[in-house]
Amino acid sequence: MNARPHVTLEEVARSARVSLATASRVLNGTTNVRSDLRDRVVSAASELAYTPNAHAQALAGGSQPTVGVICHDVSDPYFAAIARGVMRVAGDNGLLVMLASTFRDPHKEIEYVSMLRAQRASAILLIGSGFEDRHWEQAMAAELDPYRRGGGQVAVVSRHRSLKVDTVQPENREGAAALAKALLKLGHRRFAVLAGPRSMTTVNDRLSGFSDELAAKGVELTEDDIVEAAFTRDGGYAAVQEMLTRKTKPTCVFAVTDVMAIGALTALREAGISVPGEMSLAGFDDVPVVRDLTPPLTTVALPLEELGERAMELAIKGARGGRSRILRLSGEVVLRGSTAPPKK
Amino acid sequence: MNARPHVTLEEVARSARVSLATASRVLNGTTNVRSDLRDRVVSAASELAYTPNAHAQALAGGSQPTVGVICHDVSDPYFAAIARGVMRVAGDNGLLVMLASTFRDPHKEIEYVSMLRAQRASAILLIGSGFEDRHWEQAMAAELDPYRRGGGQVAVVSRHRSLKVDTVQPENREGAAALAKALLKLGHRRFAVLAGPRSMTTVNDRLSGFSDELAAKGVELTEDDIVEAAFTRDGGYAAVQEMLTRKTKPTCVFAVTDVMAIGALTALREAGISVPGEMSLAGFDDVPVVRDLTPPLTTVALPLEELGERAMELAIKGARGGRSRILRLSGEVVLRGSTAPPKK
DNA sequence: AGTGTGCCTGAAAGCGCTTGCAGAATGCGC
DNA sequence: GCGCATTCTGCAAGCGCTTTCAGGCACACT
Repeated sequence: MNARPHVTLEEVARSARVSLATASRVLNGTTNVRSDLRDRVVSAASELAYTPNAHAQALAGGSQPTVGVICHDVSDPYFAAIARGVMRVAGDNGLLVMLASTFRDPHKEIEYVSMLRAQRASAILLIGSGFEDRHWEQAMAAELDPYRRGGGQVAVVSRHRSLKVDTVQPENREGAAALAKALLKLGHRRFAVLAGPRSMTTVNDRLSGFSDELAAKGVELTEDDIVEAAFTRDGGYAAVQEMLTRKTKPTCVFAVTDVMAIGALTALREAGISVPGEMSLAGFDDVPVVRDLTPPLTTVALPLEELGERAMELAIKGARGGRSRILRLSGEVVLRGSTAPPKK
Repeated sequence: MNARPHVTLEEVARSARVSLATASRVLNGTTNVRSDLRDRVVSAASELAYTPNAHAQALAGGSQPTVGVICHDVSDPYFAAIARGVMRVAGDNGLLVMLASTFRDPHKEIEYVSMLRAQRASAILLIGSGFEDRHWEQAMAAELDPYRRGGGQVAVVSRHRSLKVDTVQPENREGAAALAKALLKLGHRRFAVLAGPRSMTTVNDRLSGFSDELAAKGVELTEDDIVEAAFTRDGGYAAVQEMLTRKTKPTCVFAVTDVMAIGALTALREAGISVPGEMSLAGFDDVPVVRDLTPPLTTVALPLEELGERAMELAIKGARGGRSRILRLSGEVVLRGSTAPPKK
């Protein structure tokens, strides 16, 4: 049981009394091999518990069955749901997924791309809002461009601006607008928005989609009505507290993310404000758990797993003509118990 | 921009007019190199956007900076939380994580280990209950043994029986017992348990810890009080529906998993049974979201992220003496709003 | 001046595998 | 029974990198 090096193809070949080449061919099923030789090789391999060295295979020309996925935080239900879709498609195609969590550190994101590049991953998926930072964009492009030039596939979910690569894009703006419309229809006229950092494209799109629709109906959303906070459950929680200190008195709160809405709901409950009695609350994404909240959350349902699946598929299929493809997936407003007409 | 092969070290060396060896040494900082040569190499590398081929490096003897993690489903908040801990430690140590989701398919689990073995991952982490199946155990051992013999590290979270490897084990039995004690103290005497498949060690431990403690206090738990269902949110939901058709009339329900408890809570609400007014409900794990439910869920809090961190640390540090190490982490009962004394 | 002593640098040997190419073995037709 | 078309099989050339080993050079010492 002492640590000894791995079993190599050569040992298998020797033990089966055939050449390296033949052993390789048997194990890869490339060419026909006389059946008795084939049997000898197969049984030798299983006896020695042989596993090919994927590195050697990759080096020798075989293509690499791994793809890289970079997201902000696996434990965020939004990414978790997308990752689930990614995993399924990857699994179905016999691909191994290298998943990296950046914990929202732009620097790390680039570093991971570099590592994935070194691994010669056949594709890289970037999931979640990018950073709107000139410097960062350049550094990212400096990694991605050579990667793609070398034949690597890149696909992104939910970040449009920076990179011209295959993209799966949820219709944030339209979804938010539809939500605004539904909320107006319920009778609300005074809103507050719990937003994440404005520099994130996702936040921006949802926010402007929402406020533009409001404006179109003659309802103004001022800076005072917008509370900026971290893009997390705790951010939503804090945002409500902040909102309550302001003079604005909304009848309806829109959290740009379900995860933030979850924190918001708890903060409201703790503040003794009943939902939807005294205040309506809506989110965005339709993360699985929000239907189990009390009250269940009104939100814009995004096909999260599908986002992941489609992105993976884009990456696997590879780009044809050169133009990058953009796949837009629309969300759907789902009215649940957390919204109701405002109190008179 | 046509697809051309990757830039190699040789090109860098040529462009810097030094030998391959020197270029390699500069880029790895192994030996001192005259500073003018070093500069030439560095700038050549960056100009060509050179990235070392990790496969070649691995083949040539450098060790591989990747670890493999296998879990049932990334989108389950339980795994997501653990994965978060894993990711953090991995990131801090410059490791790339290959994450695989088996979707609870035993066959796939073994297949993934095999792929990870081929990748020469320096460590493999198995997260979540194993399968109690003689056949499966053998097949798994057949993969793992050669892997470890070849110097691979293996660590598991939360599965004791099958494999004698480094283990991080939450104290399921003790936690469940402590929960039982707390629930008894509230005055409950008639319980129901929503369990997952009995073949999972986790289910077994929690169930028996709970019922043994009950028995010790003279409260019997019969088979009729135990509802078996899938280990998911929907399983919990279905289990409550099933429970309500039975003649037993518990005052308190214990779901062996928070995720199941979430489904259970919704099912109870839809059945018009108030929690904790008419029925108390408790879970296990303390997944982040349960504190945001209404009412917040009473549960046994496990240090989920820490489970992941510790497992990763075990794997990184590697086994010394040969004996496998077992790290036990205890849970703590957290009483929240979902439990109350039973109605008289 | 002769010889050590260090420090760099480059040539070359692999790491384990795939695959083009040529040679061996087999089968067929005449 | 001979020649040739067909298969198989084995040799050997890499894939891109690390690392050992020896050679080169400058400098200091006797």
